Amino acid sequence: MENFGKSRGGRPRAFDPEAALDAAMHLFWEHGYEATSLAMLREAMGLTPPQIYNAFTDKETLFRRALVHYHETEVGFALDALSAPVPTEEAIRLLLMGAAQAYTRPGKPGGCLFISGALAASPQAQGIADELKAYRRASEAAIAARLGKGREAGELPAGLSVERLAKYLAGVMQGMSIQARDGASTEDLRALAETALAAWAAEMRKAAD
Amino acid sequence: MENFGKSRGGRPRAFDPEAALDAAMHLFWEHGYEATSLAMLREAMGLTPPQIYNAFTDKETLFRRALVHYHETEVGFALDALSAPVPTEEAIRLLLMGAAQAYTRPGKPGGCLFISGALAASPQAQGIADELKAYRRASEAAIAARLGKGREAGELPAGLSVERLAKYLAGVMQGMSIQARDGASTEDLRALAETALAAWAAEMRKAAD
DNA sequence: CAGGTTACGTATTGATTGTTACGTTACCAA
DNA sequence: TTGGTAACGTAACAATCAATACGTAACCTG
Repeated sequence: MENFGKSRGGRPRAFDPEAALDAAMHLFWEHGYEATSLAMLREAMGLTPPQIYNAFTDKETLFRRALVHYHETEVGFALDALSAPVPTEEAIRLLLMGAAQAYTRPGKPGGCLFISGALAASPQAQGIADELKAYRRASEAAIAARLGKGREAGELPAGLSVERLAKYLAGVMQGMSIQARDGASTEDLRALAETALAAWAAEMRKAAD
Repeated sequence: MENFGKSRGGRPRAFDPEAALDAAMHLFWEHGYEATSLAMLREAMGLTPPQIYNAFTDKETLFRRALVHYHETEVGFALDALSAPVPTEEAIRLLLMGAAQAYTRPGKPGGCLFISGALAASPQAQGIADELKAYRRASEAAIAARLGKGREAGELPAGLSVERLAKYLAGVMQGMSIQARDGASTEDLRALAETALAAWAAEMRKAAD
């Protein structure tokens, strides 16, 4: 579409699209989709409007591209945790502790782009809000899938509702994201995660009945 | 300031400011501060721009007024729960279960205005974002205060960190707010709250050492 | 009934929003 | 060297944003 690979003739691009996208992502992460104006993007990316539009079509496409970029560069901790060859409870611990760190990285906006990007939106931007909601639901589904694997392996009680537990864990991570936005430190989030994990044993016991 | 009480001369207001404020609050709740345009407010409130500006100064003041209105009309469940003459654990249960219901009221936007209003904002609206952050922190402080009361009453272990536990509970409620936005039902949120409360006994045991 | 005061309706303001013509420049293939 | 192609820089676009003049209408006090 935008011909990011080898060009087939024509004047070469005078900037690095990957670096520009990275700058845009960080700006969207900090201010959200709608509150990030093209003037701000222009300055942060170091580009003129036609450069942005030529490379990324429009603001909405740029944002969607930024979401993919975010997923590829900032959410690795979650994929790693959920696919780690460790017991289920340990995987979940890795997930929450990874979030505690990822949501409070120095030099990066606090929290998660999938949440900060847009919780509420104008009617015109509801497509964006829906896409972010889809990302959040996918995260929850990934947790549920990992829990389901553990249950099938006999590691978790057969009577356990993985959807219910996944909703709790996803909710905790979303709360951590807001806490990070509000100034919570890495240690604060780790403590929060630790408390959240204290529910684990009790839930296992309950489901075993 | 806007002379909401008895007027001292002059043409009387042709609309009910309380009803107009209520309509504005619901719109802000749904779309957030910045994404709610004056055109939308105008239609929802049934007013002309000068009517709005004469009664509420400007958009920012209107929003701040909406926050107070929200606090007065929609957050009663939290104040009730935290001041109920019941044991601490029961008060927290009332709080979370009240949130489960309040965040999923039919005919109302999902979640909490203090979160939907603005998590991320443009540089111009950061004052609003800061005010919302202050509301969220006040909620957490109110939880911490209730926990502190329980600890002083000898109901909770003396070694318990109420700030830490309050941060967990506030985080859970914030997560519930996002889950509500993403379509979770009242029952979903009740289940989430129930799981969150499962951490209670474990935390008490830990703090008792 | 006159004077003071406040809200009304209509129409419009300047600024900012995202987006795009248009003419030029720089590369590749032939 | 020529033709094709695509990104360049400059400048401006229509639409929407929040906010306001301005003249009129409606109430209370004296």
